[in-house]
Amino acid sequence: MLRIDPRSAVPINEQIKGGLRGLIARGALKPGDPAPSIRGLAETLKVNPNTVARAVRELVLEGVLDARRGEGTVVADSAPRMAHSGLDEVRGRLRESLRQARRGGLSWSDVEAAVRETRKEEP
Amino acid sequence: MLRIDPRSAVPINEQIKGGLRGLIARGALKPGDPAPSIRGLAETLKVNPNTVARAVRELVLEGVLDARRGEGTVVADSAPRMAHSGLDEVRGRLRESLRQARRGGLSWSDVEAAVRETRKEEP
Amino acid sequence: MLRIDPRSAVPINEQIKGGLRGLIARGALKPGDPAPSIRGLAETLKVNPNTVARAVRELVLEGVLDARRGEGTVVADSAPRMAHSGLDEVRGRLRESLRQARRGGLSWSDVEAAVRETRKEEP
Amino acid sequence: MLRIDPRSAVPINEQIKGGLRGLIARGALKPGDPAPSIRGLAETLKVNPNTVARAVRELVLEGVLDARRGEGTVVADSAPRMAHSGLDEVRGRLRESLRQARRGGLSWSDVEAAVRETRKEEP
DNA sequence: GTGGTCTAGACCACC
DNA sequence: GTGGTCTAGACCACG
Repeated sequence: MLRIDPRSAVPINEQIKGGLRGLIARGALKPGDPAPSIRGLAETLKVNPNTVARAVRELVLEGVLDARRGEGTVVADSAPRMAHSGLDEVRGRLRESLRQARRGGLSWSDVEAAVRETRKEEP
Repeated sequence: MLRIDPRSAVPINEQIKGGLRGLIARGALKPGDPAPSIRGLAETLKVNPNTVARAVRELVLEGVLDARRGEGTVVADSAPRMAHSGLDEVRGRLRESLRQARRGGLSWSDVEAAVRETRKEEP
Repeated sequence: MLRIDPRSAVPINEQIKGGLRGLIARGALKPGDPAPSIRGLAETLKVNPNTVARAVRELVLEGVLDARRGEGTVVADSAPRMAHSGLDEVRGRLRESLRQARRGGLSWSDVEAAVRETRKEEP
Repeated sequence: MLRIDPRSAVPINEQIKGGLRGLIARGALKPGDPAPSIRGLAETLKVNPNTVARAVRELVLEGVLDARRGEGTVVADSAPRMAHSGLDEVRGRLRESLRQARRGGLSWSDVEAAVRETRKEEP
């Protein structure tokens, strides 16, 4: 499944992009599989269809999804590779956050404690 | 010292606030010490002075800094305590980022690897 | 300058992207130069700001432009290179159109005549 | 024969219409010849039969094809003339694309190079 | 039903 | 002033 946190500082459309990339990276969606429909996703996430459409469009531009008029959206053949390079982006953002946390005064053991705790609630 | 990443998604003024709080939490700045000058900081960080001024102003409102007549702005007596509660905010943001990274497709061992690597370059 | 044909089948936002890339490829805009502001462009082109924003955002994602909060948008250092690879896209689209024209019944000399005529009105 | 590019921005049904008009303009299909069967075309092009049916229906409305009782659909007597006027449309689209390519940053010699290359692979 | 584009207007944050 | 995001609703074209 795919969850979103509407109160996060991370823009909703990026959360959706990340979520879809995650599903592919984990193998829950494989090349050729139909991606969730824009309107459907919008409804389940309680989000404006435009917001989902934007996320999907950008994934199409990146080559992760393949959208065909009237047929729906499909995971692209090269998606795993693209999603993999997308992971670099995610990793980059994470390291950014780690640096910010350090600069904000957290010690490395604080950071590791946070990892452990977050891991407990979302294993 | 205090470093900023101008291309981060985190607003510059928040980076500055975080950085100053970090200096206090680590004891590099103690109560009564003069806060770094706005113009000086702006120059070394290559940032708009308004942005620094805003960060300082907000820290004063939070009680981390103290604007004393004649002395300029100094670190408040209660700053370490305040900075400590600021840490909760930093921690919260970090955990948010960890969750986003997970949703973006990173495994927990990916996360731990990222922690190790970031730790190596910024110990 | 930058012109748009609102009645073209080509989506407005793509026309804008193409136009900006063209300005860079031609050297009219160099790395570091400020790109036209979103609201300004929207006004001169008589187009909704959202549409321009979308074009700009996508060029930012491609690495052609560099947008900084509150400061405006600037041509990225790597823009000429990126714009160059963008040219491949333009070239690809053109060849697609040429093939379509052939399939639609035009002879190659028809095609060449069309090139000559278009060249005359827009040298 | 008749080829289609399913990933082109040009709608499939228009590609089919263009292709059929092209066959007529080139004389590969003459007045009175039976139009290709919808199901057969759909199968060879790997396209939804509805899409082919739509193309055919519109060509009938335009007078390029003729639905004769008992004979099925055949090329209309006036088809070559109609196909000829259809060429104007094709030509118009081509000139639009040329203009877009120019605005996208291609020089006229780039355009001519593209023509030469496309001509080589699809003479 | 599907995706795609555009407009309109609101709100936010940064400089 | 700048860019950025989101919502809402309309319209189009394709299958």
